[in-house]
Amino acid sequence: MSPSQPRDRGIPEATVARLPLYLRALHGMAERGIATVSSEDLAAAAGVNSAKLRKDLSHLGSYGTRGVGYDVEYLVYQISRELGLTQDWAVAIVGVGNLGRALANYGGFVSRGFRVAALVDADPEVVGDTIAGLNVEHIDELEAVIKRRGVSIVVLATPAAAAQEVCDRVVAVGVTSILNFAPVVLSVPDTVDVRKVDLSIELQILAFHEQRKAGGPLMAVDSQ
Amino acid sequence: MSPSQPRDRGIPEATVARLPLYLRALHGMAERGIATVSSEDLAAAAGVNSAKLRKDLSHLGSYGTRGVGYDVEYLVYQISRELGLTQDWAVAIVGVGNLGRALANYGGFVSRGFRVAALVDADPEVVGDTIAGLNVEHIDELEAVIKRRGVSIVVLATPAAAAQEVCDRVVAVGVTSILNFAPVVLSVPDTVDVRKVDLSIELQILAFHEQRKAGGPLMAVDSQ
DNA sequence: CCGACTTTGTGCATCGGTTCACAAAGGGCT
DNA sequence: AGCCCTTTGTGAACCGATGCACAAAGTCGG
Ligand SMILES: NC(=O)c1ccc[n+]([C@@H]2O[C@H](COP(=O)([O-])OP(=O)(O)OC[C@H]3O[C@@H](n4cnc5c(N)ncnc54)[C@H](O)[C@@H]3O)[C@@H](O)[C@H]2O)c1
Ligand SMILES: NC(=O)c1ccc[n+]([C@@H]2O[C@H](COP(=O)([O-])OP(=O)(O)OC[C@H]3O[C@@H](n4cnc5c(N)ncnc54)[C@H](O)[C@@H]3O)[C@@H](O)[C@H]2O)c1
Repeated sequence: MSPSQPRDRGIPEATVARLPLYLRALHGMAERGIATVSSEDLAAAAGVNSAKLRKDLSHLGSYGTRGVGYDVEYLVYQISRELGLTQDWAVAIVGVGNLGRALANYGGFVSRGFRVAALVDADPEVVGDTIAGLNVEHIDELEAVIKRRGVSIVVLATPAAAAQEVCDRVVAVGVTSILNFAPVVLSVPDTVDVRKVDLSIELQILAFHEQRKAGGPLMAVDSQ
Repeated sequence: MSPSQPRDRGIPEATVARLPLYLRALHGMAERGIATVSSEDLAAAAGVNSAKLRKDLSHLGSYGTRGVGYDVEYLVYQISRELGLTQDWAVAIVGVGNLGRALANYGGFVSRGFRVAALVDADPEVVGDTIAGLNVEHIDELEAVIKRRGVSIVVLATPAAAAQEVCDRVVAVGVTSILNFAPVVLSVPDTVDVRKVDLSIELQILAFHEQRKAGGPLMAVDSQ
C-alpha cells in the first residue's frame, strides 16, 4: 500500500549476478576519484546496456538523481550491503592441490568481504604444510574446523571422486553455500546453494561457437 | 521441403551450455557399460529436468527410440560432433602464474578434444621454464606462437591490468575464442567470443543468498 | 524563479527459455 | 499379428529477462 517501498526483497537472479560487476566498475571509479556516474557510463564500464543497469539498480531502491546520475560512494555502499559484503565471510578451501593452492594464494579472493579461514586436505604429504600463511588441516578435522572457524562458504577443489562425500559432510554441519570446481553434479538439499565453475564446460561452449564460425556459410573474418 | 531435417542449425544458447553436462554424464555411463539410457535417467545424472533434456536433444535431431531411450555411444558421438569435439583444439595459456600453472597441470583439461599447445608469460623468471612438459615462451613471441601452433582458443590468466592488451593482440592475429580469468570486462569486436570465469563474482552471489537465508523469514531456494 | 536540459525510473512489448502434458512412435509379449 | 506398455518429441502455456521509449524528476544557468 505505501507507495514508497524502497527495497523489494525480491531481486531477480539475473540482477544479483550482475551486481558484482557494477561493484567492480564502481570501485575502479572511486579509486580514480570519480564522484558521480551516469547509468550510461557505468553500464559501459560494466559491459551491459544502460536500460538494464537502471532496471537492475531500481530493484535496490531509488539511489540515483535525475539529471545527474549516481553517487559512486553511496552506490558502492548500497550494492555492498545488498550483496552482504559489509560483513566478512569465512571461506574454507577443501582440496589443496594445483587449483586449491592457486586459490589460497590468490589475493583478490580476500579483497572484499571474503577471508580464507581454513585449508583442508586428505593427503598426509600436504597436511601440516603452510600455504599462504595457513596451516593445512586434515580432512578428519573437517567438521571441527568448519565450526571452530565459523566457515559459512566452502570451496570444493578435490578430485571429482571425493567431491560428493565432502559435500555431504559440510552440508551435515550446516554449510549452505558451496562453490564447486570438481566436474560433478552435486546432490544437495534445496536449502543449499551450489555454484559450479567448470573450465571444461566453458571450453566446450567456445569450441561449439568456434566450429560454427569456421564451418558456417558466412566466413566472418573481420579485421576489427 | 524435405520433411526430415535433422539438424536445425539454430541451437539455443541455453542448450549449448548444457550439452557438455550431458556429455559428461554419458561418458560416465559408457564407462560403466550402460548401452541405453532414458531421458529420465540421463536428466537425473546431469541434474536437470527430463523435459528440458528431451527438448535440448531434440534440437540436434531425433536420436532417441520411443519406448526405449537413447543409445549411449551414439548420443556421445552426436553431442561431441555438435560441440566440435571430434577435432582437437589447440589452446594457449597466457599468464603462467598461480592459476595458469594449475590450469597447465590440469589433466582433465586435455581429456576431450583440447590440447594445451603453448604457455606464454612476460616474466623473465618464468620464461624458459618447463611446466607440464611445455616450454614457457616470451610474450614478445605471442603472435608467432599462436600462428605456429595453430592456436584457436586462448586462456587469459594474466593480472587484470595486462588482460586487455593481451586480448587485443590475440584478436589481431585472428583468435576468436577467449576464456578470461582476469577480473575485467574485455572489449572485443563482436565476431569474438569471450567467456569469463570469475571466482569473486561467484562468491558474491553465494554471499547474497547466504545473507538472505540468515536474515529473511523465507528460506531462499537454490539453482545449480 | 523559470525554462531548458539531462538523466533516471518504469510501463510495456518482446523474446528466449522452461515446464507441462499428451499424441505419436516403437518394442516386446502373448 | 495385435495389443499394451514405455518413452520420446513437441505444441502450447507460462515465466523471467531484456530493451525500447518516454514521462517524471531533478539540476543548472540565466
Ligand atoms: N587444476 C585445474 O586447472 C582445474 C580446472 C578445472 C577443474 N579442476 C577440478 O578441480 C579439482 C582439483 O583439481 P586439482 O588440479 O587441484 O587436483 P589435484 O589432484 O592437484 O588436487 C586435489 C587435492 O585434493 C586432495 N584430496 C583428495 N581427496 C580428498 C578428500 N577426500 N578430502 C580432501 N582433500 C582431498 C588431494 O590430496 C589433492 O591435494 C578437480 O576436481 C579438478 O577436476 C581443476
Ligand atoms: N589464482 C586464482 O585463484 C585466481 C582466481 C580468480 C581469478 N584470478 C585471476 O587470474 C589472473 C591470474 O591470477 P594468478 O593468481 O595466476 O596471478 P599471478 O600473478 O600468480 O600470475 C600472473 C602471471 O601473468 C604474468 N604476466 C603479467 N603480465 C603479463 C603479460 N602482459 N603477458 C603475459 N603474462 C603476463 C606474470 O608474469 C605472472 O606469471 C588474475 O587476473 C587474477 O585476478 C586468479
